[in-house]
Amino acid sequence: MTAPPIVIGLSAVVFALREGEARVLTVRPPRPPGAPPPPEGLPFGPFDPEGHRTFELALREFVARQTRFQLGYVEQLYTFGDKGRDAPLADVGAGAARVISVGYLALAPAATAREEPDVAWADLGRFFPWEDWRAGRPALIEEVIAPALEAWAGRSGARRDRIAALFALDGAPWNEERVLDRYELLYEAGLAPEAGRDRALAAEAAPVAATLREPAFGEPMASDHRRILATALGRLRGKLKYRPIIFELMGETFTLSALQKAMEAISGVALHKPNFRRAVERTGLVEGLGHTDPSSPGRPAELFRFRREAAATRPSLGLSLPRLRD
Amino acid sequence: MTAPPIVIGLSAVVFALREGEARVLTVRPPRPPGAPPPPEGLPFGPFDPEGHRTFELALREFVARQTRFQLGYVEQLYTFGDKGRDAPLADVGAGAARVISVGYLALAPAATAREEPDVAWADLGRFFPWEDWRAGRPALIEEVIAPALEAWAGRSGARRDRIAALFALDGAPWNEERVLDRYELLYEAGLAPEAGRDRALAAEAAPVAATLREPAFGEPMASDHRRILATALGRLRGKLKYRPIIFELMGETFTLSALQKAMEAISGVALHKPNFRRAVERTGLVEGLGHTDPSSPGRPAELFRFRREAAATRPSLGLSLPRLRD
DNA sequence: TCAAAAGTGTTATCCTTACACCCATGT
DNA sequence: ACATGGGTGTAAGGATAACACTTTTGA
Repeated sequence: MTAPPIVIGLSAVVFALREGEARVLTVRPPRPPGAPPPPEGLPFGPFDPEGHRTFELALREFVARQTRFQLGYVEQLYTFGDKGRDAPLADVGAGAARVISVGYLALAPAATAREEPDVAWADLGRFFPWEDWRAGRPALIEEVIAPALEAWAGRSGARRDRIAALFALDGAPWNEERVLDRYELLYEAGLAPEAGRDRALAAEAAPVAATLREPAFGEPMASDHRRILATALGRLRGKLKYRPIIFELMGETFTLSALQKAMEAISGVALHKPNFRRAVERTGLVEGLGHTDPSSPGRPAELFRFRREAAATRPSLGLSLPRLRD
Repeated sequence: MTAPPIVIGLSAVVFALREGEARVLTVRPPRPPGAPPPPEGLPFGPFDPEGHRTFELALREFVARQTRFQLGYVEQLYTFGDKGRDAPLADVGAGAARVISVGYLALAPAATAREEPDVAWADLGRFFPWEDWRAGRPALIEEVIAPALEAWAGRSGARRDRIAALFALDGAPWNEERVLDRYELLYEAGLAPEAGRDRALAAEAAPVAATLREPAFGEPMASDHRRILATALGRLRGKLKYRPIIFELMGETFTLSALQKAMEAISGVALHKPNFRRAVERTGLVEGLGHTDPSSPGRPAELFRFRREAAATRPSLGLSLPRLRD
């Protein structure tokens, strides 16, 4: 038995905040002359079993090389190994190898977020426009997504129930954590651009001409990166509630409004200000510094810092999401 | 560049209940004549990139082959790739390859749990004797574990704080989910038998003679399987609280006492009966069947069934753990 | 009639939610 | 003065935890 042609790839979903918005680090591959620009992808690198002692070290190294900055918080997400799911193929000398990709979630503090050529901090809304409910239900759900999904569902009750539960139709509540399920549903229904691309690859056909690309379904990413991104966002949204992880995205000091804005940007829902304040203060995870933030109109806000000491003894404490409107 | 020698291994942590106790499926490797019996391990098999379309299908297949029964619920846990952490080496013709193991958590309904030669349902208490708090704090924590850890910590305040927080000393509350952190702490302190074994391997020395093996630190398992088991148990304990997953371990019908016993066996804490009943009934996840369970002394209990329909619409509902004595 | 286990009632307490309101600053 | 955003009070409702208690069976 010979060694099976397997290559381990590492992908990083790096989140940061810029101007109060949630951004993800993307890499744009070199554009072939005369061809349409290829879709962006996540920072991605092979794992070298000889040179690297652990996945995490390897990840930190190649992200630093590709994007010129250091990761802070890092956590393993999921290992993707499906065949035929637009899994990337790697060229390893003697033919193509199967790539198993280990996805990682990483967070970068606000200050680190600088730009490099071919590396960009992309707004999450470009890839998941239906995930931002801060200003209420996005109109594109009822106008574009729901009709398209319902056409696909036909008379299948199971499908219709799934659509309603995931996209909060017919009075179902919005669950901001189920990012992956929503993306998978769109993919399954053939509405994500990647779905058509994968089918074309599976059929060994030439890449399909860009089908009429409806912006409501979000921009595609290279190979299965949008799926990895959806996994990361869902995981982060859930984790915010039971781990003091939002602070990894903040600077050294911050106002409670800025903290709330950060929570809202990641979770995609609007929060109730007075109750959010109290919930945060009750946790004991922050400490007022006594002095205020000079800028901004209105009354100046007090600055706070994250009490890392307190978090160490009670790491199972996150921030609650006291939502506005049901 | 040649294909790096990588092999993907799949490991399954399969939990089930037998006689009300939490058990894990283990495999005993063939005993070499004259040698001491090798430690048990988890069901483990290589992933064949040619033959298998997805990890999960591969896992189901080889577990069925090794243990002769079908898995029910399956979920990916974590991918372990550290070098030097007693990572198994696989023989792939031309020398040893680096094994990356993808760990899975699986649950089997009570009825499926039958025995096969070389396959056993091992009590969790054998591997983690300090994790069972159903009858209050296990004596071995204060008698053996805490003194040994404190000797290791010396005057390091950080280490002592970590010990107290993880093992609920000095009034710290017991957090049943942090199974992995506790195991890692024991490993780091050199108290888990695996730690000595790994160091011996790293030094290319002959396997150390079995050091005085203190039962309080639990029985070792093959390679890094006890770490994978700890990951699985911690994940399951957490997930019980927000997903209706305990029902995957129950039969078709069950009494509320049996359900409570199941929750207690997995989470390792004692629950308050009247409050547990009410909490379960409030979720709407179970339905009384009107008739009772014939056996047992005392008043016969009503039988219930899991309402899978209800779980489909609200999958983010678990059962709360109304604990006895904090 | 008693032991054993099932199951119910009731209260104090805490957390969440919602609404109303006051405070400090720049223009 | 007033707009703007920061920040506090408080009361209703629901969930949780703790206690005492009744019910139904078998021996």
